[in-house]
Amino acid sequence: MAKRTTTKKTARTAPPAALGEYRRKRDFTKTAEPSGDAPARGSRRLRFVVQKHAASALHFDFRLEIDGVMKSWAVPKGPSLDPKVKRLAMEVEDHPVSYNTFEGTIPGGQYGGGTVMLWDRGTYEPADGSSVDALREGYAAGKLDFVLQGERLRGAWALVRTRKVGSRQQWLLIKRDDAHADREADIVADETTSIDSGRTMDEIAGGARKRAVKEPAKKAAKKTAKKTAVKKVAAEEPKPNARGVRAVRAADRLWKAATGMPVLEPMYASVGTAVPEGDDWTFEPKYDGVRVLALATADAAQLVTRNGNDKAAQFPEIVDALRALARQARRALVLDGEIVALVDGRPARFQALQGRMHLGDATGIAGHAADAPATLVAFDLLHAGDDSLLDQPWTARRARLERLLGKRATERVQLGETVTGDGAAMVARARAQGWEGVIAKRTDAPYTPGQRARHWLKLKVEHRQEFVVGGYTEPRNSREHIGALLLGYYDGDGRLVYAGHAGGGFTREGLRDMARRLAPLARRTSPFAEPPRTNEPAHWVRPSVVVEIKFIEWTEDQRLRQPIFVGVRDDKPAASVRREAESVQEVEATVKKTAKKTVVKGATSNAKESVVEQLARIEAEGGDGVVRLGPRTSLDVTNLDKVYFPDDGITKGDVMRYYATVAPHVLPVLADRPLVLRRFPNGIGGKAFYQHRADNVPAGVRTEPVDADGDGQSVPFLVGGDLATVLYSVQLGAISVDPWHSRVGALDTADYTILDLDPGPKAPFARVVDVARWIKGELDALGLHAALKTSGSTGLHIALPLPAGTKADSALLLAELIATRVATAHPKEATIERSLRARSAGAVYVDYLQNIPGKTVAGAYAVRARPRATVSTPLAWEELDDALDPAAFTLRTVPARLEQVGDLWRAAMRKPNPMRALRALAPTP
DNA sequence: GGGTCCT
DNA sequence: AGGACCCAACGCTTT
DNA sequence: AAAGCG
Repeated sequence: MAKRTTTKKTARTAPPAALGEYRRKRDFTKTAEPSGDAPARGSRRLRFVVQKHAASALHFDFRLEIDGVMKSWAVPKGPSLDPKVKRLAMEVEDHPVSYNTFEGTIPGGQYGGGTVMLWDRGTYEPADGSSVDALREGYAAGKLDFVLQGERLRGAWALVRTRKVGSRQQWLLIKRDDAHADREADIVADETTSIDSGRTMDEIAGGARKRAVKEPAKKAAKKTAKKTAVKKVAAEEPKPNARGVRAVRAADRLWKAATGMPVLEPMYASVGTAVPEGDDWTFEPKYDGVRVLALATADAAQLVTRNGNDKAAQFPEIVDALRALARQARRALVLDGEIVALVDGRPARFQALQGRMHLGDATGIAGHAADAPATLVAFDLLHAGDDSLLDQPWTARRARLERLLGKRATERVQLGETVTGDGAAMVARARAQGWEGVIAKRTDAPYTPGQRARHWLKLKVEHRQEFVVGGYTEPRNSREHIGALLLGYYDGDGRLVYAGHAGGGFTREGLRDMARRLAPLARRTSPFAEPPRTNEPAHWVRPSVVVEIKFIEWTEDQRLRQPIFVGVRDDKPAASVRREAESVQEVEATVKKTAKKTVVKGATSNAKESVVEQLARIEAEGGDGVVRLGPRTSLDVTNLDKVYFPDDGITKGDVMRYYATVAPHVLPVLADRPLVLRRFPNGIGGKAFYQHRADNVPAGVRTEPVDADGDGQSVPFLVGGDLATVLYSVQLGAISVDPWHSRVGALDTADYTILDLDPGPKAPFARVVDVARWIKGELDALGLHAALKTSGSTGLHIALPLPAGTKADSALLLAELIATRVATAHPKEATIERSLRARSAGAVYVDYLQNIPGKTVAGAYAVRARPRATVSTPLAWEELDDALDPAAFTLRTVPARLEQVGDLWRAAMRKPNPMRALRALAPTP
């Protein structure tokens, strides 16, 4: 019976959001409650620093105290290669105690301060309670009154926050590690209940919820552990955004508790072709809403959709009404019904509800519940208390339902209408009232959950009416003559109102015929009162051709939904075409599927067609298709004709073809490297966003789990090396390819270190060239070599290949060292200052910080999201002269250049820099 | 752009 | 097949 | 705590 599998749901809900939640600064900072326990202001002595990257990046703001010995250093502003700082950093890193337990004070001053205590995972074990006890003691002794913000402390770190409410103190442990979520709940429970009784778990949970931090569901479960089964379920009622398996389980339990039955699926109707006759059929409106089984007790209610999801959270007003109903009836109830939105007391269409279906936030839900409350129209009763009515005939169930709801129906829970016998009349009403259709039910049939029985028939009402053709759109690519007809009708004032466009339903001959009809009617201006915006260029015609269109319904914005061309009506004058408020053509079951796939003319895919040729063909044929990349790999691509570079008309297809063309050179640059995507789904003029995680990628596209911050939490990243992967990233809207400096398998090492030379707004490119030359001079003096390329934007990139196994920290350090040297030697022209306002507009920013692990720089041969589709192009050092124009290297020119000059990047990066020269640079501890 | 969850 | 919605980074610095 | 930066 219940065929739903839970495995699917599990998969869907598997990745918990908790980690992400804690990462989000907003979520975390919301927990701050500055009143009452705000630390005293004023400067405090700093006793420790914990910033995960502080040591490696060699940036300290604080003074340090290690093992009681004060080591007071401050990071100088600006160039920070102070040897003292470096030495201290190493001391911290090497110090065995330093990663154990710290205690310290945040520096005071403008932003306040406080005392902190942190654990790493090793000391976080609550086995002996030492950590928690120590914290509690520290707090009690007044040593600890504030907890360090945890954004920087990831993975292994537990974070403890304390606050004071009245005379009581609260402890909240936030664990960033999902594996410990359970323990977190336990600890919170222990702490909160052991300190100063009087405040219960759920009060605290409630307070926490207010802060928008998602609480582990366990907490809620705890408080009701001793209550009845039903009540427990009620307490576990999923959070507004909880879905999937949890909802199913909760609903299942409620169902069982209420009915003792394990089954949880509605009965379905099959499609009916004719209106059945006879007194053993009853007819009900087919409501346009959300089908749910409603499980109600006096304490709780669930609204289970066909997919087994609980929508109780989205429709609190119905839940309340159901609970009241169950209370009055003094029994648990299971109803079958449809959630509909009532407008003026009449069921509105599905769209009115759609916005509520997925809402997660409480205020949004409350707003809807208040402004546009929904109603459950109940049309069947499956269980009442201990009685299962499933086996009873519809008549008996209906009688019971009417007894139950007759006097208790409310605005929120209503009795569905039913008419036994006269189906034709009901269908007529359906047309008149614009229902979606009619459900016919055998009056003697039992309720068979999960089955699409012939006892229930769905009688659809079809909309059909004439419209005037006011124009047509251009066909896309291989389609001939006409894309779609632009349809309208006359309103009361004689204005032609646009109603939508219909492209389906034509045969090829039909299109040609229509084109012939329309050709002599061409006019230059739109005949519509308000010219519609069309996807394709429009051609206007005098409104005289009348066509018959069938469609599903009118959308809310008064357009045709799924309109299909049926035929030309020569018998009707155009001027008489009005909107037929309730379309009433006789139901004809003779609608043949006429929507035709666009026919590809000319080229067909053949085995020898290159990837570039395939892409060109697909783009010409409409933009969507499948690229075959090898005997076993293919990739779905869409919208290849979408313009990504509006000024130059360069399309997504162009970008893909470029990468396919230069694949032999660009793929090695990316091989084995995690990729960071910056996606421009609407071209370079549109909004962009970054993406790291890449799950659910198509076959042939490589991903690898990447533990980006070494905390044991891996996330799948796209990994370069295959053409499929690059093309897929472009398919997603990525334009450049941005590889890590590390390869999977050795993410803590870097293969190269890179300096990004970025001219300030007033710095001419020639100055970038100067800075690059100076750097080249430094490198020569140090016995180092590097590869040079344009950034593809306004600057240059200089990359130093490194010996295998070079630690990322060292790579960063090396870049910092070189950057600092040139910035020190040429302070007017070069700066390493990251803050924009601290940089002079005429200086070149020498950015070495992109060497921090996980950061990226556009790879060699990457197209950049810049006008002209410029390409990050490898250069010979000899090309570095004042006449160099980085804008000359574009998606259009680089392939030819590659032919001419060869792969300069591969040549320059092949040999790593000598270890000797690098060692000579290492700071002396 | 893609997945989900409704129709 | 269509529509609405949601999601798609991060580490570091400065104020 | 919030904003700036790449």
